[in-house]
Amino acid sequence: MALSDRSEMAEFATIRDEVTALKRERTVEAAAQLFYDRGYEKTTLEAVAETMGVTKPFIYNHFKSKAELLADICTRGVSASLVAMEAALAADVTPTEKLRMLSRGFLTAVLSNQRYIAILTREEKSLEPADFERLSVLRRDFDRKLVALLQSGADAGEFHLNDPYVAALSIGGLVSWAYVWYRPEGRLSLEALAEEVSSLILAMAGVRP
Amino acid sequence: MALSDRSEMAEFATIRDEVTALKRERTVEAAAQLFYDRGYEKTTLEAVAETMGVTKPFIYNHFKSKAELLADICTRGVSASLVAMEAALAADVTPTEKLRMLSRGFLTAVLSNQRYIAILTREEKSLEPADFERLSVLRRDFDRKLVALLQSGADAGEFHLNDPYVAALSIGGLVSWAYVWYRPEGRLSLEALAEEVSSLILAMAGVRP
DNA sequence: CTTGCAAAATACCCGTTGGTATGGTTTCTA
DNA sequence: TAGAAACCATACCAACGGGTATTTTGCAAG
Repeated sequence: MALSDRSEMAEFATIRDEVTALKRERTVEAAAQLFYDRGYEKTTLEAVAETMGVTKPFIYNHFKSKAELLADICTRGVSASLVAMEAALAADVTPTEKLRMLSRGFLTAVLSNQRYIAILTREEKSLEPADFERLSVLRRDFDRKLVALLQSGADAGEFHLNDPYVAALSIGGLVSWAYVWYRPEGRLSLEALAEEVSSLILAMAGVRP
Repeated sequence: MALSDRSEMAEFATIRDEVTALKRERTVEAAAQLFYDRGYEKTTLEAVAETMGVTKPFIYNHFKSKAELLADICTRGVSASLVAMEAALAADVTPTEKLRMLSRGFLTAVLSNQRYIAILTREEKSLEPADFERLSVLRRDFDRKLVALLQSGADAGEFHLNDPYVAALSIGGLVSWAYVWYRPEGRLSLEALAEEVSSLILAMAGVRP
């Protein structure tokens, strides 16, 4: 009976967890939209609740504080970028092709998480110190891996770079900043932009055409 | 006597204006440091006053509101960038050399106004709408001029670019983002960094070595 | 020394907002 | 169907901070 109870509880708990996850997700989306439009400090939790048709205690049932909501939002952009990095590094291709994959995937990650990236960039001072530190580690990890990729391409004679560190930071900045100017309804599709930007980055790395 | 009074008054007023300007300058510096370290909304005017050894009404004697202080700070970064742009465009050299001058000058402007640029990027949502619009116009002006420069270099056969618009936004982002990672005490001097970054940008523009 | 004025300090106001105690309501278990 | 437990809304609080009215200080002129 204890076992039966546990399995029933587990199944029930799973459904409940899914509901909880859905509520968290909707809350994060609503908050991200407002944080993006108005800024974190200028957005009240009542405003977030209002756009969802609920009230403040609803949010506090799923997040222990406003800062935890922010941390959840900020984590998404960094994670998406790291996924793109891992995908590129895992491919069994030349450094040139890895850099091309990374450029496309990284830009796509940034632009399809535009709000989250913008909020991370603007509001990092409002993160709890522990969250800030955790995200900083992820960002440094990304930069380290990009430097290593550039170095391997230079060693292979495919890239021509004086300083892989500065090049890595430059590439990171070029792509990260895209959240500032990108408009989904703009002239170029996300795919066309990714193609264009990746060719700029390859040129910057000194890949001979 | 009326004339004598006026000249005396004028001279006196000049000195008073200088004193006033000095007080404004010190206030802006103190505020910028705190806005940069803690964020705009998390910084109280009392904290700003305290670092200057004065009290809140001192600030209100020279600025009508906290937002005016922010606008003053934000204007500095943009202005410095535009000065670098004008200097490069005014030179009587090839587009390649103009782009090199611009890259160096722009990066130098961003990094020697690091705090102001960071605050502009992070806190633009806290600007008064009129100030926000004014600064947006300046930024668009910068981008337009950069596109024109890239186009002229492509027309002259010096640059090899598919899309000068995307290239301009990429260059703008690459340099603007440098406020994130630059540390004055870092490995490279500002001059060495400017040299390195400008060569990356020229490579990106497709300048043949 | 006195007078007058500008500028800064003290003390204060009040709207806002993150967070919470309590009470009703729904939902799932037995 | 009874009952309980999770959940959410109403109502509330307390702190904080931008901005201001009033008092004090310091300085220059007569």
